[in-house]
Amino acid sequence: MAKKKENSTNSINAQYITECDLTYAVCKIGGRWKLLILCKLENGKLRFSELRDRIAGITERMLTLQLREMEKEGLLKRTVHAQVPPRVDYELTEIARELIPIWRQLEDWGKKHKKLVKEQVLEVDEN
Amino acid sequence: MAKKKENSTNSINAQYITECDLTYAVCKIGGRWKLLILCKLENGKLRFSELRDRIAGITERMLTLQLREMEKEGLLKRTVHAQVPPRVDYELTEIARELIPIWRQLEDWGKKHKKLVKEQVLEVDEN
DNA sequence: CCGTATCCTAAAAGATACTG
DNA sequence: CAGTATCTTTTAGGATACGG
Repeated sequence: MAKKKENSTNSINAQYITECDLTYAVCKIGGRWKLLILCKLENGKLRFSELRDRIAGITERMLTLQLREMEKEGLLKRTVHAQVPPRVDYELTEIARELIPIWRQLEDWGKKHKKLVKEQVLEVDEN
Repeated sequence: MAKKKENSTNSINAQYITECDLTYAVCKIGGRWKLLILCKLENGKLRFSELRDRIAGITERMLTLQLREMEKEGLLKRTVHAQVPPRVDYELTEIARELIPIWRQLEDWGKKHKKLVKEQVLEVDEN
């Protein structure tokens, strides 16, 4: 399966750094897609195709990868309904729901920062 | 200088996605080092070498890159004191200080999740 | 002391084709 | 419908050497 170099400094640092609870947390929800997926599930279960359709730009591969990872880490519960055609849905776990107020605040902060950048013409370029 | 592909889907997605205030915010503080740097500055100014020495594993290159980026985005204020040897210190801006309660909560959440993983033996492996 | 420059590796993300 | 498998591209991160 997926090969992983365990001895690169990169890898070592990645592990080492999660001794800090803060960076540990950031790792759980970091990356381009995770929070985007989680917040779509804020109001209840969604199935694979619903998630895919609501998250613009995501490929099925990336969606699968992120879902699997978050399931493994206890953030998502995956339910397979034995029927044809198959139906699988995803929902937030308890510990994931505890993130909701946090990501709401982050969202507010993001909005505020964006506004600030626009108004004060902070030199943030587009990349 | 640093070449960037502007037309890769990767790049386009990265931009597109920041229309969401939440992912926008995550981008500002994401990555391995940013929050780690910010939280070191929670209690006041620090100079370059102090930051370097307090953040285990970081290279000068990475520290510089992250500092420059966060300065550009209005999260850090950089002050150069005209003296020999040179002295440069970094401090949080107002908007960055507004993140403090958020990262504190994230830190708590991280601690809790870590504990849960340990107790319930959630299948989170070591990478 | 506070960085830059150059080169390199590893990981993240994407394209495309295919399947139970 | 809900994914896998395979391969390629792009970016993040690191090693090392050097400079004002």
